[in-house]
Amino acid sequence: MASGLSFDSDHNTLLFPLSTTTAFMDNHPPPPPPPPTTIQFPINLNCNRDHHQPIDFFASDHKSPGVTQLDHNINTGLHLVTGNTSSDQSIVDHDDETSPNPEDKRDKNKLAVAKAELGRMINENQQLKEVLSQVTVKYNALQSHFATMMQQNQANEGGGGGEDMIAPRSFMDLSLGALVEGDENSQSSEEGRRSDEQSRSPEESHEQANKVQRLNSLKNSASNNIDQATEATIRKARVSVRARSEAPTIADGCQWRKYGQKMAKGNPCPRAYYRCTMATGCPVRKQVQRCAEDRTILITTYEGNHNHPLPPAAMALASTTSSAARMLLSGSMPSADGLMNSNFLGRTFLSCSSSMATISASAPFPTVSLDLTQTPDPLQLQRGGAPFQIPFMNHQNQNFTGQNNGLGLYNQSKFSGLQMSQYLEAAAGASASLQHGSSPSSAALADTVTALAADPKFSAVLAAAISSVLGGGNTNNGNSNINGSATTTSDNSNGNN
DNA sequence: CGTATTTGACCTGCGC
DNA sequence: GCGCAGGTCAAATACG
Repeated sequence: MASGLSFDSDHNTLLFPLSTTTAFMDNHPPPPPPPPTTIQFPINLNCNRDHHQPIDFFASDHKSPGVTQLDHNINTGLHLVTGNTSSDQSIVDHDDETSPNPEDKRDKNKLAVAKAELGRMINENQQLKEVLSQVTVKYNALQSHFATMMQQNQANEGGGGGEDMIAPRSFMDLSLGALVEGDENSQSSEEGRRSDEQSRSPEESHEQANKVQRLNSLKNSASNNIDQATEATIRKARVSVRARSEAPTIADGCQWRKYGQKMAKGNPCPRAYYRCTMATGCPVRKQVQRCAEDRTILITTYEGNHNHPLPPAAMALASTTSSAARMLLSGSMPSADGLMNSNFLGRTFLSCSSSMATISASAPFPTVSLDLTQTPDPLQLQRGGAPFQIPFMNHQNQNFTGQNNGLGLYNQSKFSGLQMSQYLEAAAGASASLQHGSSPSSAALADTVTALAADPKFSAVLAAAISSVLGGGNTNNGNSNINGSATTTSDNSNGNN
């Protein structure tokens, strides 16, 4: 039998990579089932015991000669040697027995095993990539499905008012890369989603298909309550970000292609038009223009929802865009040009003396403005003060109307108030340094703000904080309970309010 | 040579 | 209906 050949002392070294690989595979999703091995591990164990000193299973030095024995024994003990290795093993062992030159045969055997091992590792890598991709897809799908179902439950409990019906769509927009685009994009996105569903394994596809059917029916019922005009307005909702930057654009995590430039009235600086190129057909566009009063300030206006997965930084802005749309289109929106209502976001953000936030419905399109160029009051940033006092600006009519953002309600669980505080304290630190004369140059603050604005993590945290506050502020729909792990930032925010 | 940018023309909506 | 302004298209051009 070939197993007898494995007694050769060289065999131990040959098995070493095999045990490593099989152990690795054991920690990952299952590879294709290997053919049964013909190697009997107990024989190897006996071999080691017969020809070597006692094995130290707790040896820490894995480079020592005894390690080979250790790994060999571990391998056999776990019965993890795979079939393709057995074939290699058989050849190797046979060669070892018949080789006139043990040295050459040993090298050849090592080379052959290494090649086989490399090939198998490549396969494993590909398999793992596929598994990871599938897990990611399923996670995103389940995330949105769960939230949608929760929203549906709330809608059923609350009578399915207009605001309640908007929220689920908001979530779908953001969590699935803005599947709901309003017009033609909506359909194409849904088709793309179905395509994704079909690309899964049969059992997964069947299960997911059932979910999709149920959820589509839910979403369709919700969609019936939103007329086309509202959809068009949602699509047109914008988010304007002001930040000091010398760069032509701010780093927002997306890829953009410039498609036009115009001289806007009342501003000597041209306005550049960009569209998202991260996915074909993505409807998101942005306008970039420098402020007429301060040309170091870059005003970036985003419009639309992405129809593709987003990196965290881009997700932040997408979230804010959708949040703006929903807020401005909520039932309290007709109070345009009025003062802030009891919305938590307004009470919280606008409690900043610097007042750096605006959501305006009086503009041609509803617009949320985030001003990262102003310095928040460090006193307001201290712990114990109002949470999430994000620097916002107020350059247009104040029209805060609360409508939460479904995704934010979920994502808020991923970000802590501490995270936001860290960023805010960074900005506050820069502000303090300026106020104390340690760095009189405004460039210091500008650099800080620019760096924060360009930091994907900051963008994500910012969006999460916004979403958190938005979600926490609307207590009517009860979305604050959508998080499984309830004690999240939003809860804390609400509590502090 | 493929891709991104520039830029003038064109389209659309709105106010008069 | 006309003019204006914002927004988009697409050919020309620049760039790597």
